[in-house]
Order: sequence, then structure tokens, then C-alpha cells
Amino acid sequence: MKIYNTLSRQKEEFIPLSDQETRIYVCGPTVYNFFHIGNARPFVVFDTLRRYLEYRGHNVRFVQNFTDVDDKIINRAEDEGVSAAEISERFIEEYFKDAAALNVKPATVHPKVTENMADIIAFVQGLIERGHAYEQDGDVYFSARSFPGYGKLSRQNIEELEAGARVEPGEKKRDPLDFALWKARKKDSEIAWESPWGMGRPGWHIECSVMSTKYLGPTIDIHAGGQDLTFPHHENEIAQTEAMTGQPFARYWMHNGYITIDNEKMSKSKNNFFTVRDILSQYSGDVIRLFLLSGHYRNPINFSEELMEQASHSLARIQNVLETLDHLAATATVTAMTAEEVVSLDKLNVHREDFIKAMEDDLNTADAITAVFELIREINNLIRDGASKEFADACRDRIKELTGVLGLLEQKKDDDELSEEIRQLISERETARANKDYKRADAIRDQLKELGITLKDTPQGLQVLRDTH
RNA sequence: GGCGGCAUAGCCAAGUGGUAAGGCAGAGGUCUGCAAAACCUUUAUCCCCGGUUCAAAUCCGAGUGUCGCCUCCA
Repeated sequence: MKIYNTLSRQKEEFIPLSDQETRIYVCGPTVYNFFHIGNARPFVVFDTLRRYLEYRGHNVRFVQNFTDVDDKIINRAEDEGVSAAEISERFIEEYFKDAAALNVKPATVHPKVTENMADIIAFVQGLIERGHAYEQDGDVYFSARSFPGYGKLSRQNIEELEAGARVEPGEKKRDPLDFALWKARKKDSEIAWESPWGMGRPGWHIECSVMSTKYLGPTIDIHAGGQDLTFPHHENEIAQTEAMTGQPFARYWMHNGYITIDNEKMSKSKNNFFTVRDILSQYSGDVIRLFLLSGHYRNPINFSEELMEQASHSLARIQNVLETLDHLAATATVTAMTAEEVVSLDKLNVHREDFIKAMEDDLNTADAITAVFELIREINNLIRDGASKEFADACRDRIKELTGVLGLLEQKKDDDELSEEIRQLISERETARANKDYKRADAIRDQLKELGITLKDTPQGLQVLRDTH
């Protein structure tokens, strides 16, 4: 598979360091709120990367952290008059609910800052010992210039950065490029941990270096996150980690593009965001997921009602064929595949090959989705005059194999029995139709539609569908 | 000021040297008692200018527009 590596600014063949385990670290959320659709993009995109690698036989060890110590958490805790831990625990729980709705698999490990404090302190201590960091009034700063490769990921020129840097009044840094590894507590009420430099808490960048090396080792295969993390967050991670271990940190860096709203970056600070929780009241997780995968992950995508509607209709096309296949399988009079169907099924392989080819090319999910639609069109043509049960099942499995890699349509359907009232109406309509009382039949069909039940009269008999999303 | 991305049909979006995928929407048709679903047909020369080439949406140069990073942010 080819992956676009931000470090080299080109697509490179992806070869994991170990053939036993592929190691991926994705920067996770700061848990002070529900996550928004922009935050959801890396979760969904890199979950899809993981699913694809697993589909291709990789044993993926996937780490995604929770930043559960941060100014924004502390501020919200103060506003609500509760502890910081209460806020972070609450939104970690909410994270898992929304992630599940988007069918994002839980990571192999979801480490938290608060649970790795001893390791963070040891790491900072190690950087001081190696001459890459210094203490100043209870703060500890990383000396950017002590790391020769500083700027290599973001291609920033140190002197230019220096010119644009803002030096805050009362700044304790020796150099404006330096960044905090440890921050001294400012007031007694603030959450803090004991350290060799007094009570305080870690800076933002250090946690990912510590948790990545702790759970995945000094060198990992892929480190991923949003484009806005390239500088300074990822640049700083590289500096800290490589200064500490003396080994290359991540071999491939992947960055997803933003979600925009009215063509502007969606972000919590601009307050122009839509939370996934809110969107879920309108659209299913599958629709959101399809929307997020419909473009290439490195390009920006605009979020709008219209695009969600389009995604919703696209998804329906996939659902329709699956429902049709289920109905065919349930009503089939022929069980085993015919000789003709065996040949047809074999011909469908080309779409799987197209799908894989697209995914191999830097996770081109847009093209992969195209392959799914082409598969669907061919299947729709093949089953126009019915199908054996075996063939219908095989077609359904083929579609689900590919949509499963994309993480789509895996949610369990509502399997409740139809209510007595609805069954009564259906049989009443069947009788009316048999008697050619179409007025009555159509009235019942409309009535059921109101109740969320769609009836389709097919050559294979009545198909009863429960409306989703 | 430094660095970077993007510009393809009504909307979205692949394609990065060989003559424009796919989805949504629209139009016409087939099937159906009617619907629904499905199928078929139909809708673009790729921001502008110049260049390289037998051949460019694709490469080079200049330009326009737009978004972003350099400060918390996926």
C-alpha cells in the first residue's frame, strides 16, 4: 500500500517495521465537550485505515489517547463547579457513545494522561538529563534548538518561526521556540501532580511522546492526526521523542484535511462547529461515515445539509440492494447456484480488485466507494429476474465484505417483530389487492408509510421494510 | 512576512501525460394495477494566459481566486 508521508511530502510504499505487528498512534480528543464532525474525521479515516490493514492481514496495534488534563477541561470544571476528573470522565464516556454510532472501533489501548503521570515525569526528567530541557521556576521547557532536526516535519525554517513568534510578557522561556513540557501550578485549587519541579501538570505535547513510546515502543509505523497538528504538536513530538530515544520516532506521518463550514475551517475556537451528537439526531452514523469517506482524506470537505442529504441517498442505494438480496434469498425457489451464476460471481471479482487498488493508493476511499457502486450496479442487473438463494447470499456477502472495510452498514438492524396492528394492515392490503381494490390497498400503504413501514410489491412477492435513519 | 493546500458538470467527487470514473439532483424511457426499487439513455473538455510534447485536466512558467499553518484546535 502507498501512503502519503508528510515527512517526505510524497507517497511511499508502506512497509511496517515488524511483520508481526503494525503500530499506529492517532492523536485523540481533549475531553471537555462532545466531539464535532471535524474531530470525527480523523477518527473515522484512521479507523478505516486500520480496518483496511486488518483486512489485508496486518495485526494492528492501534493507540489513541485521551487528553484528560488541559486548560479547557479545567475551565469547564470551574464553570460547572465540579472536578476536572468529572468533566473528563463524562466526555470520555460520551466519546465512546458517538464513536460507536460512527462504528469506530475502540483502539487497542486508549491511554490517558492522568494514568501515565509517572512516565511523563520520568520522560521530562530524562530530557533534562540529556540537556534538551531546562527548569525555570517550576516550569520545564524543551530547548527546540538543542534538537537539530527541529522543523523537519512542517518544513518550517527556524529563523522565520523566530520572526513570527510572539513572546508573551513574563515569559520564562530562553528562546521563543521553546515549549512547555511541564507547567507549574498557578493556584492551589488547580489540579496538579507532584514532581521534581514542584506541583504542576504536563504540557500538551509531551503526553503523546510518552504514551506512544510506552505503548508502541520508540519507533512506530504510523502517527496520524489532523493537519492542524503538524505544527507545532507533531513537530514537537518528534523533537522530544527523538531527543530522548535517539531513534526515529514515526516512520510515516499521515494528516487528514479539515472539515469546513461555509468554506471556513470548523473549529471549537471559531464556534462554527456541529457536534456529532447533534448530527446523529438527523442522520445515522452510517450516513455521517459515508459523508466523511466520500472524498479523499487529505482534501478539505465542506459540511452542509445538502451534502448530508446526498450522502443519505447514496447510502440508501447500498441499503436497497442489500434488502433486495435478503428478500430474494428468503423467497428463492432455487437453493443452489446455477452454473451461470457461478460464472457471474466470478466476474464480480473485478470490483473487489478495483476496491483494493483504490485503497492501496493512499486510502482513496472515494474511488473505493465507486468500486462498491459498480459492484452494486452489476449485481442489480444480474438479479433482475431473480436469483438462487446461494447466489443472493453470495452477492450480499460480497457487498458487505467491502462496505465492512469502510466500516459501513455493520450496525445491527432493529429485528423486533412487527406489531399485531401492522400485520393486520398488511394482510388487509393483500386481500384488497387480490380483489383489485387498489384504492383501499394504496390507502393502507400510505398509512403504513406514516408508521415507518414501506411496502414494495416485487415479482417475488411483498417486501416489508422498516424505515431507518 | 515565511510555509503549504485547493480550483474538474446544477451539487459533491475521482482521475496527475494518451483523449473526462462514481454518487446526488434533473430529463426521457423500460418494468409495475399504481407506487417503490431497479435497469437503460441523457447532462463537462477540466479557473485564465503562455510554453513543452505526436499527445496535457494531468508537466513547466506567469497570473487570478480561495482556504489553512506559523497562537489553543482534528
